Amino acid sequence: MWFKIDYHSPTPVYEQIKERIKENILSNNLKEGDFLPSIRGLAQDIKVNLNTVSRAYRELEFEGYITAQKGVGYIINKTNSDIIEDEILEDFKKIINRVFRSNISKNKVIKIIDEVYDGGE
Amino acid sequence: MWFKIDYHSPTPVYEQIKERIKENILSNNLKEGDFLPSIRGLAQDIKVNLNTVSRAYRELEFEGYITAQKGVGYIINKTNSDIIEDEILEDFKKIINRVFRSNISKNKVIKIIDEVYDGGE
Amino acid sequence: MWFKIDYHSPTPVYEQIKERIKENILSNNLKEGDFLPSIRGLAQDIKVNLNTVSRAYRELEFEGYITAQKGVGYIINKTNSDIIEDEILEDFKKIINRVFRSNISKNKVIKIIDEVYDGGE
Amino acid sequence: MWFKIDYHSPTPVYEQIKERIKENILSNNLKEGDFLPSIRGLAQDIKVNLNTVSRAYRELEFEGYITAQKGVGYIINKTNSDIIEDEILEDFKKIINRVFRSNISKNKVIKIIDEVYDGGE
DNA sequence: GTGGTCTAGACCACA
DNA sequence: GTGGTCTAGACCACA
Repeated sequence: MWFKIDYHSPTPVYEQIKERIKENILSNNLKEGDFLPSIRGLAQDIKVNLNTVSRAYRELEFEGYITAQKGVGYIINKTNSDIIEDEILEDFKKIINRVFRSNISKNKVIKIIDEVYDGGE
Repeated sequence: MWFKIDYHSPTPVYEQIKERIKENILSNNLKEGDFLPSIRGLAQDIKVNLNTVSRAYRELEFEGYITAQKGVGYIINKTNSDIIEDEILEDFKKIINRVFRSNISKNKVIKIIDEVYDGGE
Repeated sequence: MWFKIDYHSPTPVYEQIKERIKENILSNNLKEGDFLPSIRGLAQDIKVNLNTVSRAYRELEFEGYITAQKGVGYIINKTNSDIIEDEILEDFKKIINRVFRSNISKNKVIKIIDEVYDGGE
Repeated sequence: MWFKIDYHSPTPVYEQIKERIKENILSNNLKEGDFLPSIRGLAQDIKVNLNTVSRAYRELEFEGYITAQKGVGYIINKTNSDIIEDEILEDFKKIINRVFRSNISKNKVIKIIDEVYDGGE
């Protein structure tokens, strides 16, 4: 697993890591029982500090998404997808409201969605 | 002018203020020559410190959207709307990609957009 | 008398007015017994608020350069030019030091001075 | 790095900090890749508030002279010296004109420059 | 340890 | 009344 981090984003890096992992759980890319990459490994991969990954995992554990197994690693729990989905859609609603308030046409919005969902077709 | 600030958002308050004002410019709610609310007035309205509003205005001035007139107030400049629109759509694209990566169905997305754009209809 | 004011300068407008008047005294353009333009007139000329000119005159009076004559106007006093000259040269020294610290060559500096003093020659 | 701040100058302290740093870049005292002193460190050194230094650094970053690295510090960018030089000489021209308008002799001006550039020789 | 944001409050410049 | 600057101090994010 790896993914891109935006180091200049106002969203803290550990938040971005949590988001990516949740997305992978939601898309069933990470399933119950799967191992998360090791803290060290991921930190190296995405070039962030150990503490940053550590914090992301710790919080995911606290929120119930994963479980630490000492000396082994972090394992994906059985999770209620709806909660994650709600979280993401919550963020989506915020920005779609910003777009709406700005008087940007619905057409432009739909076009972008089509591009993302239906690719270059 | 008024708007809501989310004090618990990771987006800094001064950024949120900038966003709201840009939305108002884009939606033509704020037009060339209009006055922005006074720094202290807005600060009181949205219950933040004067310095926070001041920073937002100062940066908007630096970016060319408004002009300070000492002892008078801040005035909206003639601005190129396309730049603001691009900024907002950029943020929109980021999150729609997150939604897509999470395997959330296009239908759900469209439904939300319909709600926002077509209201309670 | 008239002169240009830089409204965007960090130097307050009333300070700029004081500076210009002192320059005119120093260059003997304003002599003992001469009248200063009326507060209203100057304010209109250089497009600033009455209070701003008023403050400049008040401070010049306090510093001994001019005297208010009720119902008549402000009159230039006999003044010790050396004090004004020192003031201006003080400012000059500050900036020449900045230029020096920046490693800008003496030649460039001299060239600018020649241009100002010897005009287009 | 250290330098003196004039707390009674009409030039805001954050502006003075920016000026000093630009001078150091121009004189090659601060080179690409060098670290600026930490915000808190410099604030303590020159006895101003952290926010004042922070604003100076933030603006320098906005203007492209330095780059913030969270948790690390501010780093000098590769910069176009000509722009800084022009800025400083612009200020120089303003005051040399004031000197000229005041009828202060060219000789006096040259003498000051010699002192600054050629030291006690 | 380093940067980033925010508050409460003070004082100044200008209209 | 409106903008501009600064301080002391607090709390957060990241290495």
